Amino acid sequence: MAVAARRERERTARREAILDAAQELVAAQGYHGMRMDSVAEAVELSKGTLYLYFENKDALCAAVATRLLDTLIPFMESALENTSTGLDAVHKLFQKYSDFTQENPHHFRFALAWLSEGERMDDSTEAFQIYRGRVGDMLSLVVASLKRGQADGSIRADVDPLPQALQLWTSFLGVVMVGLNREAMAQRVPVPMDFEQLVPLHLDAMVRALSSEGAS
Amino acid sequence: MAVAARRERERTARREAILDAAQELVAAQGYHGMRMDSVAEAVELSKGTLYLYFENKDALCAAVATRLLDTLIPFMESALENTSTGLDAVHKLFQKYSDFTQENPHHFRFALAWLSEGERMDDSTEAFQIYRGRVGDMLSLVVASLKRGQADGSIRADVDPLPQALQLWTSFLGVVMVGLNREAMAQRVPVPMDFEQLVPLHLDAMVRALSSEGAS
DNA sequence: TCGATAACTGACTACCAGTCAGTCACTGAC
DNA sequence: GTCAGTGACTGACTGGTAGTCAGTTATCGA
Repeated sequence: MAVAARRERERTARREAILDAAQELVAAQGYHGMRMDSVAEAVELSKGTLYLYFENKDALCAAVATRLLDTLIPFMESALENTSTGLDAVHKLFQKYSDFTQENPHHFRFALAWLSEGERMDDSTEAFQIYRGRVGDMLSLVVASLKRGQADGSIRADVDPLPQALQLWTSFLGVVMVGLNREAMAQRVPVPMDFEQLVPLHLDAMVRALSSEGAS
Repeated sequence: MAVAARRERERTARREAILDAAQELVAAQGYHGMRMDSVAEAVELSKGTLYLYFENKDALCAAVATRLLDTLIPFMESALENTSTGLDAVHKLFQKYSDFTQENPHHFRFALAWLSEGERMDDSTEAFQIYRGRVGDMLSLVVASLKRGQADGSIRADVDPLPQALQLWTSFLGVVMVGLNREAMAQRVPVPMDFEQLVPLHLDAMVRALSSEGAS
């Protein structure tokens, strides 16, 4: 009996070790650059063993991303303290989100890959269901702040919180996607541009769009 | 002499045939799903021959995307007719862009792949330089309309046209990225949502943010 | 002591972008 | 007419990577 418990602990520890290695490699090489062989080597296991812990590469990455979202969500929640209005809260939530993507660009790239080329990613695994749930939790923070803003009058009354939260999130994704690759983007986009400005500019636009002041 | 001219014509025709095949396959299978072997088979050439016309897969895809942008730009320009104000023009430009992505989702996926995982894409080829130029032309339309809007008073005077055009474009990319995969997204994003609403909602937010009415 | 079980291994398959030595067909000079 | 030169084309091959699976090893309980 105690044996089973110990085995369970060992299994969990090994799983965490794999996640640590995968996370580090994704951080260094990006989602596509991360190789299952490299993960195996890093944890001193054979590649086959990885597949005893994760169904496939995508599931492993989803598990890494889930662990990161477990950090992001409390981080975003901390932004809600000392907010004067719901509108202010929305602004600060996304500010935190932006900070997080700067610290964890690899996580963001994974999320993007999932959203943009999802057809090629196997999201039928349990790991993905859990990940999906976390994304929902994150979006709920935005929805709640939008409602709060409508209650305190800082956000237009005709805003529909759920669709608007998705609009905020998805548009933000696009901006951060480009801002994240700003070094490469400077050569890539054929216009002179300081990409540092982009996120603040977008947040400002979002606040203006939501604000009850000057509403039609 | 005439031989050289004929050879040149034949070469161009073959190049176009390859582009046609590649475009169709990218449309059907997506950027990642398109196989160089499939393109070769479709044009009844060996794979090696493709590499006499295009440096690599990415360059071929960039050439496909360039051809599509050659269609998009006049299409967007046509939106400028019968626009009452610069603000209205910006709105209609993006509306056309949205329409185009619905018709040519594959092109958009390629652009996304380029922007989001650009490190892994070889964008040093000539085909990419040309593509970059087209993206710049497209953005110029937005910049010009923003300036027009400031001149006619429909857009806030404190908007900096070039950064704002990038903010509009990049945020739009995020929204369209999600909207494009709305079938998959319905299961993927853990909230009930009619993704058809998303683009109009975003355009509305952008117009509100740019509008000189109610400006602080 | 030994059969059962879980954990692990690594050589293997399948797949795909890109390469290159060699073939083929046409051309123009002689 | 011949034949060397040239450009177009070929397809078997390389290299790299995700995922598989038959077999090995270690540990456990009876």
